[in-house]
Amino acid sequence: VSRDTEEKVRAAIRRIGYEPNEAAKVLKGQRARILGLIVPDLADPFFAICANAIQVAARKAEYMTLMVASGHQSNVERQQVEMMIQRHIAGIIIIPTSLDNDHFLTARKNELPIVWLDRPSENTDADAVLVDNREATMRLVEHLVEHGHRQILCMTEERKLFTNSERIGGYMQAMRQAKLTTMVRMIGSTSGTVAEQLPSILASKPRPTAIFATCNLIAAAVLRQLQSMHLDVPHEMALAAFDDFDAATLMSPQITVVQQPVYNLGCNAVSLLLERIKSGNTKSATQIVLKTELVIRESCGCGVAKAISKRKAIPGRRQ
Amino acid sequence: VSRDTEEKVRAAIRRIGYEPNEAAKVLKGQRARILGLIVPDLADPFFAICANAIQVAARKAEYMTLMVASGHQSNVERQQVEMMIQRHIAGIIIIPTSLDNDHFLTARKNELPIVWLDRPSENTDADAVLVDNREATMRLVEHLVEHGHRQILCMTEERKLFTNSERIGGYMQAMRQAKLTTMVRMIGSTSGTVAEQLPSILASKPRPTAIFATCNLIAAAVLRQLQSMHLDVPHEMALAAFDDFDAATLMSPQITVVQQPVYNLGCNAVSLLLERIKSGNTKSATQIVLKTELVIRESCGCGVAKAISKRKAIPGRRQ
DNA sequence: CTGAAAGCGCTAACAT
DNA sequence: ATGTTAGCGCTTTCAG
Repeated sequence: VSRDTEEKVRAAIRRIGYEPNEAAKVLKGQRARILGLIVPDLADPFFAICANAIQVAARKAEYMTLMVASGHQSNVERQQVEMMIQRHIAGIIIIPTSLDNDHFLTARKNELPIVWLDRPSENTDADAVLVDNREATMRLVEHLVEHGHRQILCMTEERKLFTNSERIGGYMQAMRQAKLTTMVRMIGSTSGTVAEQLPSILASKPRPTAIFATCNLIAAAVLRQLQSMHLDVPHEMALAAFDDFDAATLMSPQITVVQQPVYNLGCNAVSLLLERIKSGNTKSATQIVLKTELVIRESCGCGVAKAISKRKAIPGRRQ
Repeated sequence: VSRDTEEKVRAAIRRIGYEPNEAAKVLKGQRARILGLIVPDLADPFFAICANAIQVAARKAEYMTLMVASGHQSNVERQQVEMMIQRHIAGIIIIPTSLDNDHFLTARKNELPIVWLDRPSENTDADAVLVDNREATMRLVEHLVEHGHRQILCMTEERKLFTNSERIGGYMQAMRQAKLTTMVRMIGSTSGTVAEQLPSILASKPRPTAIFATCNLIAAAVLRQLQSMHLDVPHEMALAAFDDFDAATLMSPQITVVQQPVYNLGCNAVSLLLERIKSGNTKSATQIVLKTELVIRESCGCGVAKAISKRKAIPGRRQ
């Protein structure tokens, strides 16, 4: 084509205000420039930061984002995946609720690329972006051991989650390496709340001197309960947790945590998904494992001065 | 049609696994069963809870949700609205970043229904779901006055936001009614941080005995700074804030706040939008103003016992 | 009341 | 290299 003509055409496009119609493209068999995101709960800070990162990254690549909160129900996930397949979106990022994920495999049969986030797919090797749950927990427990603790209690949820069991596994491994006895207590509907369990734990024979909480909700509840029992943290009971949160620096003492690269988790998921969309099924599955950071604050027993100098903001939050 | 035939057809539909193709419908001129949501930041807890509520409500009505974080930039809002118009979605819910919102009017010209959330549209009367910012602030300030405070400082953001100016307005009105002198201090890039400002405030002549923070971020920063200055809250300085947050009950003392019905805000926005989608432009614009709740805790000076009995969880959060 | 056909805007295959 | 056309799956209109 002569560049003269091309220029004329472009001018006409602008003049008329022509916009390609996506519905027609999709009808013709192309995929919509839309990414799907399924998370258990969009109101949960961890998932919300992921969702935000994913949406921003998707927008940069000129994709819109369909977001769904599954409410921790796999049947909702299933139903929404069906809808996404019908809408011919370009790909899905999913933080699955439960271990069974056969319904996602139906999506893959429909040639819809999927990236697993935070929790991998069982029974299949699939693209995934994860975090070094096990290793990070080991570093955290080792830190408590270095503080001289021998009786370290692990408080965790009853829920069967990949992240949880990896963290419990990391705790076990670190304790074994230090030749210490493991103590694991579950929090949940059948086993009772933190407030109900802590008194009996403190009355038990090998009384723990430190607590590792596998998630921040438990950590906050533990700290509150210890305070209402007038136990000094960290001197009478040390505390450390997996997963940073806003209140961790607002409570006193500030809580020592493993900080996850939440924002990067989302960004990497998008990059991986976009690559997969481009390449189709030519490449084999990729698993990206991101490094976490041990953020030493006060609740583990480290000095206040040291804790303040190391204080970190949670990434991905408004200033 | 005979019901015999109808039954046969339905059976065939199920057998074949027929699913209507939305792209074809849209191409034919119908609207997609998709709602659009534009918020400043999906990682912000307030917006995240709204987004979650909206998505859940939309799903119940069999709509999917396209979500966008504008990053507080109106040009992103503008661009994303354009994309939503092109995609022929059914309607938009928007928490606008700034006061100018001419770009949303272009959407309304394209017969795309819009509901404003948390902040109303300027220059136009449009469907909106809001909160009684002004009245709630007055109740909160009156509560501080009842505690005997005469010097009440209002700490707020520099940002020109509807919610902010309403809250400042409520503070002014309550102070005037109590015949007290108003004191307003801005926090922001030009005026400095809370930590920078508090010392000078405490050195000023009519020394405030109570602080009202127009948002929870400021409240948390104020409490932290007061604690690092070894000032007892509430005895040496009372504190109360607009907008509840997780850390409000985790800090000590627990912070007295105006609690917004965040989850309901989202639900109402969806109902209103769905009504508008059904009715077209036949009905006139509706403004829904939701009631807030004054949650008395400890930082205002109320007794600990009273505060605990009234303690409330933030709605819309995972358990 | 049932059946056939046109056409939404695009792409891909084909013919010029 | 350029132009033409069929058809994606649905709705709507018009004919039978």
